[in-house]
Amino acid sequence: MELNKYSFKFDPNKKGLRKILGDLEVEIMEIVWAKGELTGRQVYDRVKENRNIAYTTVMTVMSRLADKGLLAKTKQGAAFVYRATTTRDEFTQSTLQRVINELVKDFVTPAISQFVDSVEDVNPDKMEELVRLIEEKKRQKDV
Amino acid sequence: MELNKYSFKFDPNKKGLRKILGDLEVEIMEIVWAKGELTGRQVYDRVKENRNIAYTTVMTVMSRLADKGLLAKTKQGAAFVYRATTTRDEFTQSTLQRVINELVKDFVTPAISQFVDSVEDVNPDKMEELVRLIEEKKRQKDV
DNA sequence: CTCTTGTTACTACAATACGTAGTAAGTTTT
DNA sequence: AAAACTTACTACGTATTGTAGTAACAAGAG
Repeated sequence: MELNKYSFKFDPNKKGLRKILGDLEVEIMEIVWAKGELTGRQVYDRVKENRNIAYTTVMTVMSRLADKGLLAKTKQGAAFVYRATTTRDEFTQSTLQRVINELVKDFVTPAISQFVDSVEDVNPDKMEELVRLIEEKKRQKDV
Repeated sequence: MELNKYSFKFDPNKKGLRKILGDLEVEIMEIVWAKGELTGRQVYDRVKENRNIAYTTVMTVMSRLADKGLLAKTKQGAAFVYRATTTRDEFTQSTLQRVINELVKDFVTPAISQFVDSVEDVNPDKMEELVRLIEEKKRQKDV
């Protein structure tokens, strides 16, 4: 699952996966993740339900997603059938891995302190989980 | 210290503050942070020591940094004197705050799990500090 | 087997960000 | 006033993403 080919930037001003991908890119990936295997035409029909857009626009972006390694395409008659190369969760996790590894690598001390603050401020309920995961990690190490 | 005006992207492929700012932008900010108050000319002379670059290039980027709110300029005779609006540490911290808050807001569970993994993988020595900070946070809450 | 429809590949333009730098206009200094 | 310096503005190259048109080609209709 090393889609480590593609490079991304994390945009804190956007929501969810839009922090990582463009708006239309996310829209397309969500459709593919939900449906499994689709042709460009099928993805286009879905996107078209919500707004006006050209077929070629959807196809251009799907090609770019394939270039990035997020979609794989297989010739099926005239058209390509697309599928995601990772699940949504795998994609999220591997993206977070790259972001957080870098955070810890380049800014350990302030990152740790900020992380504790952020969990407490943004999602205090999860503090317990954080503690639990650390305990677990320790136990793994002692074994 | 609300330089929250300026928007940035976090680029995991770059090193240190270059994850946040452009190469020349960082180069200039580092000089300003090191020296305190300087004119464009003084910054230019420093940058010029290492490589060939036009005076106006440095000035253009300094203007952009001022537009972003990272530098403040004060007229001093013919020229402007520039100074940073935050210390380097404040800048780092406030940037991390925005990145990590968003991480926790949009991806709590995977973010927590990844964070523990990353500290263990990238900087295991800091695990103790993480535990200590959580303890501290708890104590604060109990008071 | 040719015509119509569907699909892809290629090209292109807008916006944004950043590095780069030239020119013009205004300010100092001599 | 002339020379040196500073700023403001404009502009170009690259990259990313959304947008879409055109051309070429493939497939099925008749």
